[in-house]
Amino acid sequence: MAGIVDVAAAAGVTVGTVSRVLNGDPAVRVRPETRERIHAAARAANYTPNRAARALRRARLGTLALAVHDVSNPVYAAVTAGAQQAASRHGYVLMLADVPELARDAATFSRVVNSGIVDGLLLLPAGVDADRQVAAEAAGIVPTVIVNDSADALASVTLDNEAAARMATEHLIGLGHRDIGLLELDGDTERGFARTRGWETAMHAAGLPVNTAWVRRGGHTAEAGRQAMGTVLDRADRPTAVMVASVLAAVGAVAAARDRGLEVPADLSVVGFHDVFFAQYLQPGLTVVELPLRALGERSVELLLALLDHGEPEHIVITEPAPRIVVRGTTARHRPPVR
Amino acid sequence: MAGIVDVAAAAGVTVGTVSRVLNGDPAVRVRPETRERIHAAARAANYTPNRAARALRRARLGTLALAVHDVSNPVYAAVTAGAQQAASRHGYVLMLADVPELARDAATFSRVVNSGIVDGLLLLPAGVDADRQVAAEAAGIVPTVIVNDSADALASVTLDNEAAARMATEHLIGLGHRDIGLLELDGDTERGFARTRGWETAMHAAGLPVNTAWVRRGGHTAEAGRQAMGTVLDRADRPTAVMVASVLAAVGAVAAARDRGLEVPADLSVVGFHDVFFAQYLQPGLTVVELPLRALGERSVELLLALLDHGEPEHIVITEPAPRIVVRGTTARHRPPVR
DNA sequence: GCGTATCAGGCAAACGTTTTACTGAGGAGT
DNA sequence: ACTCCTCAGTAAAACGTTTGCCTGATACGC
Repeated sequence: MAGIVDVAAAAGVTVGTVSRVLNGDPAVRVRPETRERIHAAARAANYTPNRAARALRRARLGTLALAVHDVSNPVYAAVTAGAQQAASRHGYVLMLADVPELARDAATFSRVVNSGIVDGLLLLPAGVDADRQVAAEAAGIVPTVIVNDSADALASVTLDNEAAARMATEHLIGLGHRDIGLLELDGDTERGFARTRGWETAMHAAGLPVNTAWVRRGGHTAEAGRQAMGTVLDRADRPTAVMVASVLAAVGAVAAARDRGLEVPADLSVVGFHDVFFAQYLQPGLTVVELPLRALGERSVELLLALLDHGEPEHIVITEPAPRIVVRGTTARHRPPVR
Repeated sequence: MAGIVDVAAAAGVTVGTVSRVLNGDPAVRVRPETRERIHAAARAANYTPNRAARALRRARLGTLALAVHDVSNPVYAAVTAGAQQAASRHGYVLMLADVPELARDAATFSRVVNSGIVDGLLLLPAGVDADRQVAAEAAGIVPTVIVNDSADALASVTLDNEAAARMATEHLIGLGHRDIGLLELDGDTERGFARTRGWETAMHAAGLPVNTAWVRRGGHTAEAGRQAMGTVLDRADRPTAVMVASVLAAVGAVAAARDRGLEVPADLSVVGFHDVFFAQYLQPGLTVVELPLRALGERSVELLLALLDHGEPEHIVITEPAPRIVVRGTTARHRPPVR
């Protein structure tokens, strides 16, 4: 393995100069030809700085961790990809961790967070107490950013969940629906509350009545959504459309309608949250409101990096690009029942 | 942050002694009371060795990477958990990486693998060329273990996929089925081949004919399984049972049957691979063959650690605990059609 | 011709461990 | 009295960078 000394020898300068040039130190004064010699030597030797040595000197490791509550939830894939890319662009490496794992195994948690193996933590909480505790504890040790949620004193980046929920609801209203239900997220998350607020705001703005019997916790899995939707559909009076605050629960809601012999979208329109890859493979394709998940990942990394450079904890709301309705087969114009 | 010098000062010894004692150097000679003083001082100062410094000196970072082809596949959750635990137990930290990400972004790949940020790599390939290339390239740079597959010269740990497939098929045969189809994995993976072999072996052993029209590539997603199963079910002659080499494809197979008005398990028995958490939430619950995924993760880490200590690349097959059939609602005794 | 900038890079300390080689004190053996 | 041994550590080098402070040479203004 070639070290900086080899490069320096090959270029005929000292290691200090090599270090400055390769790191783009703006205060360095070298003539262009020397600079070129150094770069050539580094390339020839296939030089890669030793991370351990650099970390020791800089007191920074160049590693960020992204902890999600459930790695297998497809919604996180886009967030991860965005974060990965942003980290990469800034010369950082992103590692993934499981929040429940972190919470359960104290030894792992302290090893990951406490021993300087990561410079910062991105946390995507699910609204359970354990998550909040992990967040608070982590933030005391290492710079931490809450992703798509917020916690009082901690830095955070969220999507414009309220606007998205409003758009989803307005889409249904625009199709002529008046009896509109809501399947909320479970867990006490700011993003969950925001989506509920958006739905309410749109309903009020349109002068539509809010029927609390049509509001249920739909959770964030298909099965939970199916159950919740079922309890709504089993009532004598039922809505003709529903906004579901999660994709997976929306899939479950569609299944619940089918279970009861109802046609989607003829008898029930369903709109979900987040345009995950399989939404278009379903039959019928799921109408969703798309949020900039990728940007969420990117901005979160950028905020974390700013935090590392002694920036102040901020609350950022991503409003650009704006949420967008992706209309597929699960929503249709309201047809008043034949009487 | 307390350093080793602080501990040494508090204990009234030199840093070298502290280091030896804390690391359990067997060749160290200290009297018990000194040893106790050192431990007490370390505890009091809440001393955590600086990873960067240690890594620099030891030329080893204490970090392993687990690269899976698709983070959102729930099958990997158990493997990850096992690997996480084993790594933890040996004082290592496990980070997750995405293989496609690694393959796509050369900069990320080289940063992760090349620059000594990880001491070793666990690779769970999907059988596409890009994965194989990543594996070969990575193995040239850093100790690498292939998980649940194998590649000629590389170390690997696999499950007993053939035995599992045999058991799954025998379960169907035991229920009286004679017309048994197969949905294979896609991608050219050893585990895919092994599962196909297991099915064939069981069929031959029972003296049952193998109908190649009932053998399709079922892929590893629900949608792919649905398509593949559909092409089989649309034939005039169709099987009464099918072994599906993936859980997600098995879910798709059940959906395909429903699409055509067939009852599961009355008209078609389905058995899948791997007991992921949602198999029991489906309606009807999915019968699967359960493989020791957790042990797979653990053993893989252990092999990798052995490799780091200059062990020889080995091929390990996990036969203990043995595969196990978990019978749920998608398999039933064969009822000969009424004529 | 002299002081003073500016240029182009050199020198060496520092980061916090681990590890190799050594040492001073006390006791045993001859 | 001398060597030799064991005990219980000590002293210092090394790991590969980064970075604050220097320095020798050339150019410039007067």
